[in-house]
Amino acid sequence: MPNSVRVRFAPSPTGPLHIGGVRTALYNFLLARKLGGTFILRIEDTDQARFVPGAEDYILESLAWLGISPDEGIGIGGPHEPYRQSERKEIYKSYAQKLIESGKAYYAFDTSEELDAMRALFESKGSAFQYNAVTRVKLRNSLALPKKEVEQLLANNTPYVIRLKVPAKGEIRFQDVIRDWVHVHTSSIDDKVLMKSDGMPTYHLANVVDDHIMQISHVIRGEEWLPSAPLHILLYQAFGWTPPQFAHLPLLLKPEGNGKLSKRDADLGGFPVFPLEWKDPQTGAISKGFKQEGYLPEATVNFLAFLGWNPGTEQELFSLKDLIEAFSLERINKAGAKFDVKKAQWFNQQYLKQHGAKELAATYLPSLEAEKGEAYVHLFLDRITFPQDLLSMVEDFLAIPDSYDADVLASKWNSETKRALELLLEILPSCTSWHADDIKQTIQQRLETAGIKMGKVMQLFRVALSGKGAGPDLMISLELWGKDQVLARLRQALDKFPTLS
RNA sequence: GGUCCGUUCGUCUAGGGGUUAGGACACGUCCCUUUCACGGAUGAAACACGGGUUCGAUUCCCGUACGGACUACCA
Repeated sequence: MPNSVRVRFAPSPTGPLHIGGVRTALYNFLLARKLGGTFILRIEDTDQARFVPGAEDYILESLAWLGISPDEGIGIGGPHEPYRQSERKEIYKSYAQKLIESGKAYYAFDTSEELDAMRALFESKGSAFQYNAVTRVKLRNSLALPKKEVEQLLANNTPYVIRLKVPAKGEIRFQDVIRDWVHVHTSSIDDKVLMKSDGMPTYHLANVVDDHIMQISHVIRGEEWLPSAPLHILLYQAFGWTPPQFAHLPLLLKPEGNGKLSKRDADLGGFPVFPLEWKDPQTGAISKGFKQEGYLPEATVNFLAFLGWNPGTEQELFSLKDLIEAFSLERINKAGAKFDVKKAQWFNQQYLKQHGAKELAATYLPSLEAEKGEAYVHLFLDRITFPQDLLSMVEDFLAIPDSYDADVLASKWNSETKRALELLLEILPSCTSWHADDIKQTIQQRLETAGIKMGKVMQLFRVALSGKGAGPDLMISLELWGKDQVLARLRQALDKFPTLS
């Protein structure tokens, strides 16, 4: 099956997985599932300096939480092990060597300091330094130095890097699935480092070699990679390989203003940009996670999927299964999408309501007996965004009021309503059945007999019992509080309400 | 600075040479409700600008503006 779809998500373990990365993983996963292909998880840990312990597990856990499960790679295994690039060091080395032998790449001995100095020099002259066809002849590399000297340097174990010999002239073109044809002149590409002096490959080499070896059919990645895509094409050409299809995804933008969504925006806006909570092992700083903030995985997936893609229909709610069904690369947008917390919350509400009261009660109100818990869920489900709101609502509901809504008091508290509340205090104990419907009937009848309109006193009654001018169904509230509690609260209110002159 | 990419309501977006430019979030109003929320209805709200091409351009082309990404021995 040489034409089968094989896609990969290839994050580097440098910290918590950014939500934009999660979306990239999602799209890769969706395409694979849609087309019956394989979704591979590969870890790009070729930067030893930026390695962060725990980051790889974090990636695994995040994907698992959202149901984006790889078919092959880290944590699963597969025909192309290992899937951690640091463990594939020798492979890249041999491929780099091939490029040296075929004259497509060369050794460069310039130190970082020398290059920094060179950049500073060019900058002072108002131009930008590029390691390319015109400058490389004057630099310390195997193309410019006499052969003997190069051999000497290598024999002395002088640190070196391997650079790609980018042709001076030519045009690179490739057809991006999302952006169509992209053209770039080789003159604007510099001789990128392929192998670093520590023996590790750079992203560019490792990614091309692995994608080829692992027979990746579609490279779906963020737009930030678009500028280096021509370089990758050049690499495929240097190896004589057929490049995969490229699809460069639009960026996730910050909610206010412009620019890439960053952790800073999250902290400022009080919303998460990471799937799971993350504690920085160095500083101990905690970054919020969607999960811990109360976002459901289905909501997170649905919200994320719609940032840059849409089905072309008016349906908004999509399960992972629905997404697989509807997904196509062609319907991905070109322009960046701003992250809208409000929309994310709306999705969460929608999915929250889809969960059964029994399940929500058991999960989020575990300290309550099942029947009671479910009753509370029914009472509050329409007014919460996050499941943990349930608990705070219940706590609030159960708390005896210590203050009363001043506005309602000012407009509704008078001798007539006072009489009504006192009457209620008399009526309530006579309720033989303490169920919402029966209580309502009793109250209705007795107030009517006394010539008092329900509408005139009910809000005040609510304030008397809860302290608040608004809230869930009052009769069901009464039932849940219980008769004794209601009477106690009513007495307290009558006692604490301001004296009428 | 250079290279590349982008631009439809405030936001996510549909659409695409002739449409009352559609939906969703948020917002306003109304209905439901003793209240709030939910729900329902409804309203306000957009084709960045300038040139072409065309009978006709928001749609195609070219510029301009604006925005963004990239520009490391990071990914």
